[in-house]
Amino acid sequence: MNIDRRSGCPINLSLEVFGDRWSLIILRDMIFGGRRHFRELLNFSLEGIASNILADRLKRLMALGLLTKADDPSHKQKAIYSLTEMAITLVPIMAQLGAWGRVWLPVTEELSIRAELLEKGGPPLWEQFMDELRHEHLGAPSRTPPGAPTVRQQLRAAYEAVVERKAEELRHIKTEA
Amino acid sequence: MNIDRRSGCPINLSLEVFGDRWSLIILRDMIFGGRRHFRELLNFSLEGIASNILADRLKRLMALGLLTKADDPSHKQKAIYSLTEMAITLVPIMAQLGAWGRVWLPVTEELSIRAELLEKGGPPLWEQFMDELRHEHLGAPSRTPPGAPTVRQQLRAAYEAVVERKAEELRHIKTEA
DNA sequence: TGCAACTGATTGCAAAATGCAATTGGATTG
DNA sequence: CAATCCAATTGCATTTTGCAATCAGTTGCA
Repeated sequence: MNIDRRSGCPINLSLEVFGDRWSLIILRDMIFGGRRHFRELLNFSLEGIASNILADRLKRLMALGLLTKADDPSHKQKAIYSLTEMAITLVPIMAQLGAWGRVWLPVTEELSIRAELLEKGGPPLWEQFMDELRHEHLGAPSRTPPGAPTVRQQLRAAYEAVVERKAEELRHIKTEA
Repeated sequence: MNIDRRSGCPINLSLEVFGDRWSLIILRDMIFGGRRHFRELLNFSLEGIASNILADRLKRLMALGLLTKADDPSHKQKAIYSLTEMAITLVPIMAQLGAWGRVWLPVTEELSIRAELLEKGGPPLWEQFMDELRHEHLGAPSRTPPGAPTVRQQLRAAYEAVVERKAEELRHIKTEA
């Protein structure tokens, strides 16, 4: 894929992974939105990613070791994408990025709910969320007691409706234009 | 400049600021390398940025409110670039990015020294460093007692020699090729 | 005074990345 | 058996990137 290696600096190498306009968006939707399928990522993308870009980035993220792909047993054509540990440990970066954006950029209030929650919960919440992701994506044993509200539920509750409405609007605009 | 606004999501908006291969590299060199002039950024860039890209990104970062430019009183042509508070508060993101890169990417040991120091020092060290940056770039009063070693000094000590050697090599390769 | 070196850029141009629209071949649903 | 859904792929125009060369003004030095 991309074996630039302009330098061995950690920040530079991280940038060679995320220094584009889509990779981190896809990971955001998988991590926080719980998207696992191509169509989910395509149709519920707030930013309206194109299918060829999505296909390219999924391939790239797999090559980089951030995602894995498996057949969905319920549907022979469906592929299910999973986060690797490498991707799951991006949660703190996402949280910091969200916190910074909330302060300095013209964010929409309704879309900042997740960032706010992550910021308030701090590292302990991030850790719990990462455990949940390990459970969902890597089959690791869950450390959350059954019945207790998951971070995922908290993150989704207020957010999902907004995202789906927005994505709906976006599709509507596209089809009628 | 770039008024995409694909969505008001904090992570997306942050990505619209840093979602390219150079902006954060320039900020890294200003924050951690202490670069303040065009030529410094150009000649001591580990990754070998081109002058037109550098000029473009400096302009863009100014438009976005991350940098300011002032005349250098010692030299009528020299411009001196300063970090704004908006840029200074990127330190935690840089630290997280460096920490993540150190774990998951093929970083060079000698270039990871800074990331390691930031990781070990944790948020308190980041805060001290940010204060130093405010002192240097915004003229804020210094909270470090005079004589005490600054974070900047610790960060640079082991690093600067490496960077300058590398940059030297890079220039050498370019001129002889 | 004259000239080389240095200042922060700008220009021209080729290559690569991006993104939209349409389409593909196979699977599933009704 | 037709319509729909699946994960992509293709074609193509636009945009971005990045290298090389160049620029005009400033400075340092002889």
